[in-house]
Amino acid sequence: MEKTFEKIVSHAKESGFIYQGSEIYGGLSNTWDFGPLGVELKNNIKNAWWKKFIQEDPNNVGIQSAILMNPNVWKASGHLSGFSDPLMDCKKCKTRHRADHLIEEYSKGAVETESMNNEALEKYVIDNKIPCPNCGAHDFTEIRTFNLMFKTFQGVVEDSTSVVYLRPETAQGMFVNYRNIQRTYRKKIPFGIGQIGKAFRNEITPGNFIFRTREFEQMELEFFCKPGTDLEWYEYWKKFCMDWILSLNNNNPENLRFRDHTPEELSFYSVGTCDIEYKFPFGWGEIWGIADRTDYDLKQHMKHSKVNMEYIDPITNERYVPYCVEPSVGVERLLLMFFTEAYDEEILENNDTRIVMRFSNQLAPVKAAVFPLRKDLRDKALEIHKMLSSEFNVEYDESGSIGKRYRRQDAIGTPYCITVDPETLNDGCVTIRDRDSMEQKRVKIEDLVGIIQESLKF
RNA sequence: GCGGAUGUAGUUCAAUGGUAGAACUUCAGCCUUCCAAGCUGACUACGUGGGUUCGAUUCCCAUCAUCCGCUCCA
Repeated sequence: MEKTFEKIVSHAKESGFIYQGSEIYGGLSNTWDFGPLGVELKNNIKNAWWKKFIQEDPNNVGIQSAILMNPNVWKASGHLSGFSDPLMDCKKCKTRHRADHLIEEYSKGAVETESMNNEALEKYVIDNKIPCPNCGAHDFTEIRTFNLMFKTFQGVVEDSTSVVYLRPETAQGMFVNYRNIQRTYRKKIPFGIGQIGKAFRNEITPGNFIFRTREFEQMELEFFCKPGTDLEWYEYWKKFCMDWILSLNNNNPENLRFRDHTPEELSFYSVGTCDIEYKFPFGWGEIWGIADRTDYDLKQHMKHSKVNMEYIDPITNERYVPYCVEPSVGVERLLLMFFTEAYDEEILENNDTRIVMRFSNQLAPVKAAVFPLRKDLRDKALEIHKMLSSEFNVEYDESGSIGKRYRRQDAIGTPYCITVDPETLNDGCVTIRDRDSMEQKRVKIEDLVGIIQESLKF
């Protein structure tokens, strides 16, 4: 079976996982809506993360910070100054270049571009007839700046004093609350703060379905530790994240790898960054970034807010600004990975193909489906459905042949199908069929909840 | 943002400058009842906006969206 990206995307679109955003108006570029199954899957992923990284970890606590933050946060973090690129297009060969990079390369670093505004950059490029590195022409468009942050206005008057930005990452919410949590929640180093939430980036090139979108959801943990212990924790979280993925990925390590950032791509403040990558049909893609961010973020906020972020060790009375290790993952990417990984096609004996989504039971959007073998068994089946639905997300289906109903559930990854037959009325037993083994067992109705519950344990 | 390709039911694919067809899916009915059976019927489409034309889904322009490549990704 060839697992193409095209097949995976159309299956997601056709079976109620993901729809194109604003579809009836012709869509809006690169926006996607999650349908009934998509939102279940997404919630299952988020809940699994929260349970593992927050609930079960004695060091970590959760927060939910506002998407809109004081713009000074973004000055301190470097997003405002460092993230509007002055871009010029070569009119001749249509390639795009950063004006500051052009000048730095041309002058071999002799010209300091940081203090130059766009006009100055543009003037320098024109005056010096800097050639296009690609085709050698010097015929550039004027500079256009691309700010990666979404800008909006707080209040009804559109003046510059009320400009606010949609956060481009959730991390800053943790940094600005570091002191609050440390103080009010009596946390001792090492400890972590995690949150799940939306972030927004004006990516120049979004694409690959939900892999890169301008609006996305992050699950980030900022783990604060004593300087010097950071590399240990860095390794710890790398392994922790990978193990977590494997536990939900049917423990299949194939298609997963660590990739350390090279010194060139490493952020200037980071002493180590590693991506967990997944081999999508379109190539290896970053799923999870684990970074040792040193004390950069807290120090920046200390500098800009004038609030002291130092930690005083209660035993040794040492004072230090903690180092921070950050495992940061995008929910949509994870979802796409689990979806891709789960996709399977099976040729049956009669040469029919069935699409089977082999989600782990924890992630499966629907845990079980209840079928009456005949329509006159509807009442009993609905009764069982009602009983199960107070515990799990379950479906009821009475349309079409029984085989067809099995296949429908296979296609959305439901682990269990439960069939009510005439005997059920006499013996109180139903047939439960397993998605993967396709084995059928006869069990008592009152055991159903326990069977499903058991299968959801890690 | 640039270059290229594409745009017809939910999906896959037809046809046409003059009332848009099919298969699968979905839904209803009959029959059947533990792995996509059969029969009957129903719903559903020319991405959007202009222009040319007596008449445009078809030709032209713009726009939107998707895919591929480039540029970018703290």
